[in-house]
Amino acid sequence: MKIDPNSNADLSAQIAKSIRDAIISGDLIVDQRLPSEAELSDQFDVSRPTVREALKRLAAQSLIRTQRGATGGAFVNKLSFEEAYPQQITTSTLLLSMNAVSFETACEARYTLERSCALLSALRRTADHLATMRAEIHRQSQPGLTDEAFCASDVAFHRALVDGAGNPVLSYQLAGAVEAMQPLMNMITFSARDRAKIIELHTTLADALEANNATGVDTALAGLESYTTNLAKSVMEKRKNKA
Amino acid sequence: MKIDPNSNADLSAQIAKSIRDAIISGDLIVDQRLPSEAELSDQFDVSRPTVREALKRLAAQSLIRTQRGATGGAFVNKLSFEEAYPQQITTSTLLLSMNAVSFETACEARYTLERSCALLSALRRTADHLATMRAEIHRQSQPGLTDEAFCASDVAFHRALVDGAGNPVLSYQLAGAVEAMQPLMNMITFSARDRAKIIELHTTLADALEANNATGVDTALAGLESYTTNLAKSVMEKRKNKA
DNA sequence: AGTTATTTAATTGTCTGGCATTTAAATGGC
DNA sequence: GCCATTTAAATGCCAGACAATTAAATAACT
Repeated sequence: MKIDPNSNADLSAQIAKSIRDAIISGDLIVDQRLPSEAELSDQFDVSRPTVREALKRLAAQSLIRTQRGATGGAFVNKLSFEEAYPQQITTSTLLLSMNAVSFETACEARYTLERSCALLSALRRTADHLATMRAEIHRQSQPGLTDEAFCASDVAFHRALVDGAGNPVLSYQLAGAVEAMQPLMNMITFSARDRAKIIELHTTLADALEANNATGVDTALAGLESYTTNLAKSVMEKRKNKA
Repeated sequence: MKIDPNSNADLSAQIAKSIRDAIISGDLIVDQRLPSEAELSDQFDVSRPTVREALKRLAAQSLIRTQRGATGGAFVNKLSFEEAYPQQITTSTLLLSMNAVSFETACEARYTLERSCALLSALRRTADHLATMRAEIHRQSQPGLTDEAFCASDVAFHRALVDGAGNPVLSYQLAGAVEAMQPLMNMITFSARDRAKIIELHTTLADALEANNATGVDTALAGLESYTTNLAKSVMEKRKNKA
């Protein structure tokens, strides 16, 4: 654990990198306690505040957790999928907005990835996944639902579909693509007719999944993609004409 | 920008969250300068070191960048795909290793996602993408190549395939799935026969891509998946018997 | 002896105040 | 008008201190 005096990066960044590398390489293992802040400042020959800044950097990435008190300290954190989800979603969301990714591009990515789960999900989905999807369809058909709530339910529906593939890695990767689209989806106002069409496609999709019909799932998803894309396109068009 | 005194989270975490929320909500826009550390400590009523810890947290997520000097300060950073790549890969890698995800599960996720790009890539790949893939195939067939270099070339090959889809969102999501597998792949020793088989499949794949033959690409990828999975399985088996 | 209350020590969380370094802009000299 | 110098604002870093938390050691009491 050494640092390069010729680097022009912050000391705290260098120290964070050093510790991060040790974690990635397996030099530091899960739940292992790091030296105390005082010991670290000795080892790296920097002040305690600088060490603390480095530790906060790692904490921001969920690589460590800290505990106060006598037996406290910083511990290598077991990065769980649950913990990684929100970060993945935040990053994806910001990537879309800051890089002005078009609705079409984001939508294409989302459905392309999602359709890839169709085969596995049709094969492995449990009754539980199906039940969640049916429940969300029911919620979506309730009158008086706000557009935001409708979108949130849509996300939950699609997440159940993806989770049906029974592959946590797949679920994790998809979370970013699906949930990051929510801000974009929220820009659309869904008319009653739009909702009915979407619910119809969702029902077709759930039926196909129940029948273990992968092709049917794929077709329904393709339908959803084109319907959503066209909807967004017409919304943008209207907005343009108004302005 | 207020903080909750009843929260049991660190002050620096609360402040970081407050600023992060402002960025996500669009309250702070790209390249906008944050108040100076002194001003922030006044606003949040905390000391400068605490503010600094908060800023380091945000820097660790590439949400801000800092600049020294007279007109310096912390600026909202435009999160680019290039910047987000390494973080995505690091997180994915740690998720796989820390959660003891099996080779099969990771492999399935990777090829499932990758196959989803086949259609788009067969449609849109440029000559450039093809050239990269051919070049990597050539590298892979060179004798004396280490297993690590072989794997690295493999990653580059597949990245060109994914990039061929011409969708940056897709490329970003795939990076995590493909590159995070490298440590797992590096556990395999590739015999000359293995390499020949993989190169053969890569060639088939490149040919199909050149002919805009999506089905061919998909078939080749399926072949790669089953071959890789079986290879890993036999390696694990041998290792088991030895021990 | 066993249980409870108290003390102690270790550790993180936070603050104060200061100095060093960097950088752009203001100033001054030519 | 141009170049060198100074100045001011900002981050980077440090030293030392105190508060808060927590588990373990100790003491007190039954």
